[in-house]
Amino acid sequence: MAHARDVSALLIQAGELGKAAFHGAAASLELPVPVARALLLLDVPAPMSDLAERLTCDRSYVTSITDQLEDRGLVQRVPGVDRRVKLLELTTKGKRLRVRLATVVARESDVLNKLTDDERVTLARLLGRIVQGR
Amino acid sequence: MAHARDVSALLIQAGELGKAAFHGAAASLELPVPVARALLLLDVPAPMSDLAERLTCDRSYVTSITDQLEDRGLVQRVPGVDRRVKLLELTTKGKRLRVRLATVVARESDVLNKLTDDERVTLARLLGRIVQGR
DNA sequence: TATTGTTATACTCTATAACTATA
DNA sequence: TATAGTTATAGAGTATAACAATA
Repeated sequence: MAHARDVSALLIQAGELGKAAFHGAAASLELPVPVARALLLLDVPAPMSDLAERLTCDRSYVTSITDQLEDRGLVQRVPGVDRRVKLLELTTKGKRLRVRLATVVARESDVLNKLTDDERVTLARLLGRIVQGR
Repeated sequence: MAHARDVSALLIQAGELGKAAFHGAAASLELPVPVARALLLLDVPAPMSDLAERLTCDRSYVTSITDQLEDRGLVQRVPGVDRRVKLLELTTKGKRLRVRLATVVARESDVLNKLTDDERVTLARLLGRIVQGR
């Protein structure tokens, strides 16, 4: 039997380890963790509120993260059709760095390299179930 | 195929969601998240350095968390056989609150309630693999 | 009136470095 | 000399509230 409290603690701890490994990768590119996370999520231009949801954080914090991305010349604020909305769109430099980051994360992720390919697929499926649907 | 970078991002995001749910449970008992996490871990008396490892944090931060636990009368510092070591031992009040917290976490964890029992077992096994072995 | 993003501000989380007391 | 815990301090991460622009 897997008590919810144990799984919950495990989830938090594994998340922490994952973040620590991610921190190493991001730091090697001189990126703070939240900035790096946003960069990875910006596969495709997205409204800032969208990012807030996917980062599980407040909209005001997305403003701060976006400022940092912009300061580094990695992203542009583009007005949406609804003029209240701003789309975040990676610059060429941003796209390039995003690819490099993804590479480094993959290589550096000793956390995940403890699992076999099959296990990683299973884990991804279960985490996906948790993450999506709000 | 499950790219390590995707699983990594998922792991962080799921950890964040898990922490958010945990935050709700802990807040209902007026406990900050790190304090609540420590409380759950103190099933059995443990050296502070041990806790640091399991919380993936610095020893100095454990001092701070312990102070907060002590202020609430939830824990006692007990000298170990090696006199440098201090064991953290829950008080009666601490043990009682620990049980209540575990209950609330289990009930409130809509994050994990999205999974079936079987899936939770599988998830626990995979996360356990990630977490242990350093 | 409700929603998106911004600003100012403050709080929480966490690490670093230097210290102490034991070993 | 090395290790466990403490102290002081600073920095990163993050939320809250009030606001502007647009819907």
